[in-house]
Amino acid sequence: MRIGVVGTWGGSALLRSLADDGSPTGPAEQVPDLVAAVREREARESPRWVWASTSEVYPGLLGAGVRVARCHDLALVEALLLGHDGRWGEPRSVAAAWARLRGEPVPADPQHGPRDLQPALFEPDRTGLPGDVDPLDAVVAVHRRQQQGLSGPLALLAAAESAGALLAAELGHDGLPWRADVHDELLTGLLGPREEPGVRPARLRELAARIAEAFGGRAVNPDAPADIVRAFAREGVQVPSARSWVLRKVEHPAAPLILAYKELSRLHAAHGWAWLDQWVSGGRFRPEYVPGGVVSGRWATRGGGALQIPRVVRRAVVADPGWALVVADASQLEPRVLAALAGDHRMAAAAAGGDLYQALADEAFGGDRARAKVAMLGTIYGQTAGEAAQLLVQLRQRFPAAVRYVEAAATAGEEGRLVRSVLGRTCPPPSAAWRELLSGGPADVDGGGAAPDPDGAPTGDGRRAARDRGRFTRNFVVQASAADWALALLAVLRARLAELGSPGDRPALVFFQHDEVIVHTPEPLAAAVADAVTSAGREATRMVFGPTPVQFPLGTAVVACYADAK
DNA sequence: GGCCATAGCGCG
DNA sequence: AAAGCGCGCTATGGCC
Repeated sequence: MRIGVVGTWGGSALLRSLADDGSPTGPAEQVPDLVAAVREREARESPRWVWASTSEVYPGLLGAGVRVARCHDLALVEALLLGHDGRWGEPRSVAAAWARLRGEPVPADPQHGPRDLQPALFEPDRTGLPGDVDPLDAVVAVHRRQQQGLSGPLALLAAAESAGALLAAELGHDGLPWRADVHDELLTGLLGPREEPGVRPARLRELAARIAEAFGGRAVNPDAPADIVRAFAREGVQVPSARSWVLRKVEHPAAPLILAYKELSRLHAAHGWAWLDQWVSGGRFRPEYVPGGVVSGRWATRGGGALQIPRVVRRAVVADPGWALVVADASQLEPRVLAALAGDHRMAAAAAGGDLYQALADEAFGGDRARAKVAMLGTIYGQTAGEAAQLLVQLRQRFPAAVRYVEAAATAGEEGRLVRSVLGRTCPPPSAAWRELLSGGPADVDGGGAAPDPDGAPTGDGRRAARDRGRFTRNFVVQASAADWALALLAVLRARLAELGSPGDRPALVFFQHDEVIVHTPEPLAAAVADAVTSAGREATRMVFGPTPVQFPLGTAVVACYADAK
């Protein structure tokens, strides 16, 4: 059972019941209160809600205390279908999809600026549909068309992507438990007391002074990399840059001071008091997640940097009294994904146990786990230089199917072809500039690259561009399939958690970062949540990869504080 | 004062 | 031994 829905004027809405194939099973129905209607129909029949965009509709429902179990996000699914069709990047809104359906000019998607926080009253009509088109008719027509293109894995991906959109809105709404007082204490301990904006805290001032002293008393701005390089040059120390790994090898009294400064300065700038003020309120960190924001299907965030929370700061992520955090992460997800994707029996056997790298090492690297890991990651990332190149030979000997799988993806990329994840998320096609470069066209000449050699193989810049894209597509098949798996895990886990506890006292997902989730749960339910995570992982594996010997173990920890999870 | 590229580093 | 994937965010510094 599905219900198409559009909001209309002043909180009212139009609804229409739909069959799974998208055909209407009744007339359009006008309701005075969208929120009340969704609440009532959700409780009564828990339909799959078909709407233009979860990120536009769902936050309002959440704000009114209404949650739904399932939806079909037309914009996200349109993007999946366009990508699958080799039309990556074309406008994805319902208005655009409707225009394509009718052969009419396709409106560009509304630009989502980073600070797009206008009051709703003053927003222009977001739908972008011609004035004489009933928006519900457009929703119904676009959905029906999408259902025709969705079968098998792609249908699963569409459902998972939509579930992810629901969850993303819920995560943004609920927020991650965050103790501002703990964060503040941590900052004060490391940096000194908070200062006025624009004033360095005491510890940074002190380090800056000692750096200047180490350089013979000349003022050096440790926040300016060029300044650091010049200062070392004056001392007769040539450094190619001020990167930390470079400075770590420099034997000069200023080097360790600069490293200490950089670390603290970064904490202060990126996750200091200003961040705390802006992003944490009411004991929660509320970032804005962007499902499908990365080409591989990983999520991105808009503001708040939720996917880059430094380890030290995780001390501030603390469960409410009487509650616990269940922190779960998939270990060695990407190599396991490759083993399953490639159907490499020997690698799959290695991935059937707990420590994949150790098993690979025992199989092909004389038990040397570190070398096995370098070889594996080098293969997934397309590393050609250094130690990894040697190790690849051994890996290929023992696991030919797995190596062949990523090399085929690399070749496809170099030749300008498309590659897909296990569920069918498709990489973008190469740009026009890339094609020019590869065909030795004007871009090649302008770029100073060499022309193709007589037998047509690109050289110079073209060769480099081809290899760059090969590394991208090589990694894409693995990273995007890992994202498929993670999305399936989220969808299953979200549904299982909704069956635990009681409303208002229910475990809830509060964080998701590529291959890691956090559930905030009443303490007595922690064990049940950990079980739910484990079984959701197994279910995700079955849904995405079917029968496979590959295991995707989830390490789970029940903790009061995120920092204690590892 | 805003815009942009670059450098650098946080996360997976 | 500093390359080999995907991101977001901040500070600097040149430019208009």
